[in-house]
Amino acid sequence: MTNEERVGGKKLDIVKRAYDRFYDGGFHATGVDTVLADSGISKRTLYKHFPTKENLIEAVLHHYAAGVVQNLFAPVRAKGGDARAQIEAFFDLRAAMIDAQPARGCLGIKAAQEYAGRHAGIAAWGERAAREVESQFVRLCEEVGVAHPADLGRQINIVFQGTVVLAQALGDSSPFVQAKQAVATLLDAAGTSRQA
Amino acid sequence: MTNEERVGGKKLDIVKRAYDRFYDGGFHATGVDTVLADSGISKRTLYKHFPTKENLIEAVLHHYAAGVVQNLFAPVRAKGGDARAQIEAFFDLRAAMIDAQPARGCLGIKAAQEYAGRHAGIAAWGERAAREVESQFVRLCEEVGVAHPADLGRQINIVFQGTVVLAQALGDSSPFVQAKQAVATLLDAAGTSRQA
DNA sequence: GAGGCCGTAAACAGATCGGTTTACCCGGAT
DNA sequence: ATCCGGGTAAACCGATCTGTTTACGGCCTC
Repeated sequence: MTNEERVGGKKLDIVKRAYDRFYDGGFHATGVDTVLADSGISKRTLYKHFPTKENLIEAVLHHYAAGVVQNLFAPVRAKGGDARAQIEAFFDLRAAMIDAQPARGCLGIKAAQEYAGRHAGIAAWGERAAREVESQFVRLCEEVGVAHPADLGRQINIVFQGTVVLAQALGDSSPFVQAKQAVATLLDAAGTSRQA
Repeated sequence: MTNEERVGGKKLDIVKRAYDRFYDGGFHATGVDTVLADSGISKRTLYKHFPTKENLIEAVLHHYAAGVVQNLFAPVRAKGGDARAQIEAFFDLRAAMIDAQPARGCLGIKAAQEYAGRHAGIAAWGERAAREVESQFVRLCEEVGVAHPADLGRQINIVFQGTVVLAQALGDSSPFVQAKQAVATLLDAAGTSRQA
C-alpha cells in the first residue's frame, strides 16, 4: 500500500462518514464533532485534509455526484432489456430501495437548499446532480428512439425529482407508483409501444 | 383596535418576518437575532409569543400552509375558465413568478428536509403542505372530469413538486415549460380535449 | 533502544447559538 | 404629577459551533 493510497483511504473514510451524517442530519445541523464521533479519527486529521467544513462538504458532494449519482442507473443497465424497460425498472428499483430504507432525498438538492445565496460552490452541486440525472434520462430516451428525447428526458427527470422529494416528505414509496404511471403515459404519448 | 388584535398584529408581524428570513436563509442557519434584526422588536417580545425557536418555526409553517399554500390556486381560479385551462395557467403563473423573483422551493419541504428525524412536529408540515397541494390538483382533475382524478391529481402534483425543486436548483424557470408539456400530455391521455 | 513522525484524544479559543434578565423608556389611566 | 404595564435595547448565561493547540502514544528507521 503506497502512502498516497493510505492517505486517500483515510480521506475517503472521512468523506464517507461525513456523507452519511450530513445526509441524515443536514449540513448546518451536523457539526464536525458529530461527523468524527466514534470514528477513531481526530479533528486535527480532518482539518489536515479539509481546511474548512465547507471544503469537507464539497468533497462529500463530489463523492455523491461522482459515486452515487453516476451509478444511479447501473443496476437497471446491468439487467439489460430495452431502454424503456430500464426506465420503468428504475422507478421500481427506487421504490424498493425506499421501502427498505427511509428516503433521504437528493443530497445535492439538500445542499442547494441550505447554501443557496450563502456558498455558491456548495449550492452549485444541486444543479450538477440534477443535470447529471437529467442527462441519463435523456440518453435512455434517445435509446428508446422518441422524437424529442431531450424534452422527454427532462420531463421524466421532473417526475423523478418530484417523486424523490414527495417520497421523503410523505415517508413512504407510494409516489413511485403514480410516477411510474405518469412516465409510462409520457413514453406512450412519445410514440413508443409498451412491452409486457 | 382591541388588545387581542394588537397582540395578534405584532405576533403576525414576527411570523411574517421570520417567514422571509427562514425562507431565504434556512431554519438552522438563521438565528433568532437575524429574524429580529432591524425590526424594532426585542427578543423578549419574541419569546413572550413563542417560547422556543421551534415554536416560532411551527407558527411560520402554519402561516405558510394556511396562507400561501391554500391560496396557491386563487389567481387562476379567479380568472375562471375550465379546470384544465386553470391547471395549465397555474404552471404559467408559477413560471412567471419565478422569472420575477428567484425560486425558493417549498418551505414545508425545506422544513421536512432540515428537521426529519429531529423534530417531528416541524417535519410533519412538509407532508401537510404536499398533501394540501395534491388535494387541490385532485379537485381540479375532478372538475376536468377524468376517469381517475385522484391518480391524475397525484401525478400532476409529482410533476409540480419536481418542477419547483428543479427551478430552484437550476436557478431559472425553464423546468416549467417541460412541466406544462408533461401535464398536457397526462391530461390528454386521461381523455380530455385540449382547448386553445 | 533512541529519535522522529503521524495520529489520537482532549483542552482550548473565539464566535455564535438559543434563551433570560436587567435597565430604561414611553403612553395611558388615575 | 404619578404610577404602572408593556415594550425596546442590551448585557448576560451556558451550550455549541468551527478551528487550533497541546500532550501523549505507538510505529518505523537507524
